[in-house]
Amino acid sequence: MSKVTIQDIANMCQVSKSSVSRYLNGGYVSKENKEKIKNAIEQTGYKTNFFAKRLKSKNSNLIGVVIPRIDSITVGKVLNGINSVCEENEYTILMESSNLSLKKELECINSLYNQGVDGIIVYTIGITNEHINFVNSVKTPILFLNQKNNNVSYISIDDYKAGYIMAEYFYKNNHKNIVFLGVNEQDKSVGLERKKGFYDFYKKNVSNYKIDFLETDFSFKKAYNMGKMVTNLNPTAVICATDNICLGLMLYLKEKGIEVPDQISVAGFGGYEVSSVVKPSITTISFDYELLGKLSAEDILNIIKNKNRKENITIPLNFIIGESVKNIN
Amino acid sequence: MSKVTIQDIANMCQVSKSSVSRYLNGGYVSKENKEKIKNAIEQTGYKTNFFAKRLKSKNSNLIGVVIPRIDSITVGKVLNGINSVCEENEYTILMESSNLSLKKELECINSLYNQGVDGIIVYTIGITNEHINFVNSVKTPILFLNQKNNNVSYISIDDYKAGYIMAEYFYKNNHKNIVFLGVNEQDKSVGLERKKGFYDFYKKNVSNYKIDFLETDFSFKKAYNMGKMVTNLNPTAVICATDNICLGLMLYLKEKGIEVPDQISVAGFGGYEVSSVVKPSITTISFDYELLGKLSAEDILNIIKNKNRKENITIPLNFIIGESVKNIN
DNA sequence: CTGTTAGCGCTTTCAA
DNA sequence: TTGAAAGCGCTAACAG
Repeated sequence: MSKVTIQDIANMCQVSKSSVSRYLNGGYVSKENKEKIKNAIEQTGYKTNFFAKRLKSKNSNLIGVVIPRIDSITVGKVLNGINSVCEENEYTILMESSNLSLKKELECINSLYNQGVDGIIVYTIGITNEHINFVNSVKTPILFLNQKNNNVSYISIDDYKAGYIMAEYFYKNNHKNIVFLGVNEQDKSVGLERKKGFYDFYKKNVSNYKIDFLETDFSFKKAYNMGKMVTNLNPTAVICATDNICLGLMLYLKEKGIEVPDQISVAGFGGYEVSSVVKPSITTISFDYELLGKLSAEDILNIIKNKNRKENITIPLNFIIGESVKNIN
Repeated sequence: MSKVTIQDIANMCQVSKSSVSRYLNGGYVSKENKEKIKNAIEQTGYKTNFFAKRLKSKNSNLIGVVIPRIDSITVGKVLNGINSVCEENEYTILMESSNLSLKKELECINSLYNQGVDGIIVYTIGITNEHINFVNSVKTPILFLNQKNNNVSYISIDDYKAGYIMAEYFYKNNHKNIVFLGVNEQDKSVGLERKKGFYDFYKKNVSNYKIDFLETDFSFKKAYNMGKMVTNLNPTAVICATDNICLGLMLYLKEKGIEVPDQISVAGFGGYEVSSVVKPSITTISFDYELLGKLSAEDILNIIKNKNRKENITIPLNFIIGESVKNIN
């Protein structure tokens, strides 16, 4: 089937393989020959051999993508964005998952590099010195998502700013007794930055306030189970590190008959679909993950082609005011 | 960086490239030379050129995967399963998305084929004659997920059986006035098979009953909006094509003060995490999508290596009895 | 515009 | 055990 080569069709047309190659790559071929070659290709169903082609032309039209895990809506959206851009540009994605292991992430980068991809996009869980060393030791462009680090190229979401804005909103609604229901700081963006932004606003702008931190994980269930600890602290408002956490908490509150937002205000981050359809709808800050994916693909393609790059980018935020936060005056 | 070739290290060691190649591929090399070559490789950081290698040895260690869309938990789980097996066997995934377009699905298969993958796994949205023709015209093994069709190799979930079992359970709980809140039949597994199984049980085993069909889509929101139409039909129980649909419906019922399962029973399919944590927890049938992914990867690898294949497989079901269905006696 | 000529880096007979 | 030699299928000067 795929054993028709450029030589075969050259023979059929009584031309040299160079001409066929030229035809294939848009070089000079006489109208006459063009026609002949075209027909021969159609008849034989000739397909250019990917590997032979790549062996010569030094680029593979492959983009390596390292993701932290695959069964996540967020990651899915990012991949979607990357995919759409790659498709347009006839690049194919080579994907590997780090399974949230830092060591594995490095291995994936290396593996992708060895497979000759033209560029690598890493949805990182943390940028270490090893990462930086690797980036500096190879000429393959590598772009990081999800964490800022000025030693490498990155595109990131401004989690810090998101936290900051949310704090501002909480303050405007007169909340000064708050619980921050967050996740472990090992997760730089969700665990660290969002929290830091939130705290910083209060630190800088508010005099008497109280923010209690409670740690949960990303699951709905755990958040639900944290409900009692949250209410024990008697906050007027709870800021949750993700919408999913917020949803879990809300279920607990509902079951306890605690009204949101009348008795307690809540908010999240993420802008998930369900957040808007739930009652009350959740006040949240949404991130355009698909855009993140798109921009990163465009960016790496740009680096591959032009070798130059604009500055590190940060994706804009989208504040969504729902019904879950009340002004307590 | 990666410009060290087999020739370079051959020169360094004063042996021929053949010897180096043999060393790399486990052929005969003297102990002495082995040592020398090993050192040279380590020192230079030599990496075998993927494309040159593939050009000769007819296999690429690449598995093509076509998915319908990427931002879906279900797809994510399947990919996870595929990924874990591929990793163990040192295969890399080449992924393309059909974006739920049948035409695009065919294009993806073709594209992957042209890129020289050793096998293709297609998470299909529908197997057409074109699919079958393509499969028969190439020697690259192609495996389909998510739909049964005896003209091709497939691994599938037994949606029909799931529907049948659920119907049996509904009947045991004395429901004979039912609404089936499903999706369009274009989706063979969720739209067609689950429904068919459900209806067939009643057709075969029950004499006086009524099942009204209502069509929605996969979204939480739409299901929520369908609530009124559902209740207008006054069923004693509602079977939803997915847990997500069930969740949407439940929100509507809750807001209307209609008690589940006291006033109306509901159930779904899928076994999502949230389904169990919600109140009341949802009676559902869960599918092990990760297993589906794993088995399919194992299967295609097996076909690639042995060229023979066991029978088409169907993934087992897991019935989860929650609190959302009541025996109305 | 076209054919000839070299390879790209690796594997694989075939003799030695 | 080893090396020489012949390609895998394609691209890219170069001279016509």
